Amino acid sequence: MTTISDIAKACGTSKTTVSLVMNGNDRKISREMRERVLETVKRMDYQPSALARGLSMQRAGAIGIWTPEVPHILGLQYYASIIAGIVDEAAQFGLTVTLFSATVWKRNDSSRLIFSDGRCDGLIMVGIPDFDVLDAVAKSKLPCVVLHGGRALNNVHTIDIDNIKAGYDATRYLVERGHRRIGFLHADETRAFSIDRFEGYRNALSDCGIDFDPAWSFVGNNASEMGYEHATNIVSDPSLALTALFCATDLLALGAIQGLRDAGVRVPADMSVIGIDGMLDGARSFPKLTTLDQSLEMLGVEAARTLMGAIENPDSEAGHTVWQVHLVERESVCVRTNELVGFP
Amino acid sequence: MTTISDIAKACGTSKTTVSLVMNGNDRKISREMRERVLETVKRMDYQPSALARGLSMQRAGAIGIWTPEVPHILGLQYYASIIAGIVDEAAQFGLTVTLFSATVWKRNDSSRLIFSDGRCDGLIMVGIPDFDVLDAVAKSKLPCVVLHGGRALNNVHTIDIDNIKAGYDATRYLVERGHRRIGFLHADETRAFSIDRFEGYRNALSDCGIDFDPAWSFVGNNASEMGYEHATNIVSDPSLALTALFCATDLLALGAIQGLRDAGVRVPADMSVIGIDGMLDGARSFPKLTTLDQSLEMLGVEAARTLMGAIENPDSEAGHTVWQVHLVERESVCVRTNELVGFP
DNA sequence: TCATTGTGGAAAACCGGTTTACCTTCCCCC
DNA sequence: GGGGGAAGGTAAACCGGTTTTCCACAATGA
Repeated sequence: MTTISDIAKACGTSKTTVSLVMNGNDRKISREMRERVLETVKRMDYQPSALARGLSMQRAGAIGIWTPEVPHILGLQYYASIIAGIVDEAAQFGLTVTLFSATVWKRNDSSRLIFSDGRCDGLIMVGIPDFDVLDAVAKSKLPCVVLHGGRALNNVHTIDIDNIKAGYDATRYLVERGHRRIGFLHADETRAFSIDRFEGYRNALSDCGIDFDPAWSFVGNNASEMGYEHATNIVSDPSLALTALFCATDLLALGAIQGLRDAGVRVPADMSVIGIDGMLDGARSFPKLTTLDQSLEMLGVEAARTLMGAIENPDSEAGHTVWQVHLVERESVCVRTNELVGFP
Repeated sequence: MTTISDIAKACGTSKTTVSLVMNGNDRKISREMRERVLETVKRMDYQPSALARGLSMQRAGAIGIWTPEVPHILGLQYYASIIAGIVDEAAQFGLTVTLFSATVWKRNDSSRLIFSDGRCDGLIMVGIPDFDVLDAVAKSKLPCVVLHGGRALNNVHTIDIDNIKAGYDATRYLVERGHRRIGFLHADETRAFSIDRFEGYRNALSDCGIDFDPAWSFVGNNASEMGYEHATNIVSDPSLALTALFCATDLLALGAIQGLRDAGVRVPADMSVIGIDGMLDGARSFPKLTTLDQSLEMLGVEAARTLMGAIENPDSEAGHTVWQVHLVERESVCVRTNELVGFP
């Protein structure tokens, strides 16, 4: 491998000079020397060792992404989009991205602290980490950004949407289109984001003078199969008479749409469906899913920027960014014209 | 940060001793010294710097994964499964995984060689690289494993399935269940894997004494939308009278199933569908997709193992592994009993 | 003319590990 | 009593960069 000494020797100069030239340092280097070095670098295909550079500068030039479980998680476009944004933005600044997964973490105790051996300068948690993970991160002193971490985390940077507002807006959107009997599908009734979206839903109903019926809400996990099952059950109970379903996540919504269609229910003519997230799949479903888009790739970009800021400025206080969602009107919600009235 | 010198000092010994203990070296260290060091390491939460270690050992302890385009690619479970397998297996051996994407590569010329700055010890290409990428890799001298690279690559390790055989087996499977008029959906008629699967298809038909009709094959790209469109067209042309569709990929098959169902065609009663790949989605579709499973996660594991072997043994010749697929019988193919006969 | 300042460049220390070479002890055996 | 190992440990070189310190020389100013 070509090293900086090789270049220096080939130029008849010192490592110092080569280093200064390579890093575009403002210390004056004579024009001819600069050109000579640059030419040699190109000719000899020299690329500085990331390891040596990192060791010397105490900066690995890499950031880590932690996910709960790679196998199941990565497969979801939801996470994939975020990661794509991170990789892209990081690359823009010459940083590479290293993947860590909880699966390994759990299996191999010795690898618990693997991300604190200096191989990355900061961490982005995509998906909610357990407490012991956060603990290890805190101990490692690495700057850390938690995505969708909610309100509970105060020692790390967080970026999250306002789930109550999102739930409110989605519900309100349905009501304003004439829907009165609106079901809610929980993603995970023990997790903050789902609870908050539910709270927003109830607030919206209440603001619009609609009495919430406990039979309208359904609990379970965040899987398309769950959405499918709920939808199947819902249509098999005519007494429910729902005209719209607000699903806590797009994944649920996509499953629900399938369930409805398999049961012969037309979407949106017979049943409207709205989700939250903005997964790519939603743009390809039949019908296309109306949703509150989180702009997941941009969220990844924002996460990378936040982390890079925190790396530059390690003593800055942990920030908590509220990420904006916006409504994407597609095909899965219909207007019930005969029910339209104004609301406060 | 705690360094090896801190530990040495705290133990009243030398860096050498600490290093030897940490690496479980067989050079004899007295029992008490070993314990003293280990205790101190634990007490002071010492973790060796990956950078320093890597620099000294000329081994980064990381492998790189290159993908064509992170945004679109990662979202596909197809790639996600492979990557999951790689991450898992690598972690088993203390290696981390770094992500590279062609997107960045194309945008930023200076980052072209980013993976050759010593930050990773080898490369796995998930998805077919362009020639200039392979060129850069060759120049970097990094061990490299190309997944699904086909037969054309001889300077790098490859792992690929026998596409001709897979196409043959899938088709044969349909024929043996009584199907005679079988359509073929190309994933990308310019790419080797699709061409080969097509060749297998035609061989199987020919072996079974079925005359291939050019109208039975459809070209396009590898997207579920494409499968949907093909399916729609196919059912709208009654003269075709196909009873089964062999799709070059699961992604196509999944789209095709949707298209068929939207057109009111029952799967598999009216039209059977088989794919190749073994994407997770296939196990969740309606009906569940019968396919030739590539065991993608295990493929990732195999890729990691191959690469690690190549890293250990850089002078070994490039190997070409033929990866086995196996049939997963699910719900998308029916038996046409009245057509069953024996075949050679 | 002599101190002052600026310019261009090199030597050497340093980052935190691993590894090689070498040095004591101590024991054993002839 | 001395040679030969083995056991246990250390000093120093090295990996390939960055950065601090220092130096030589030319130009400038009083």
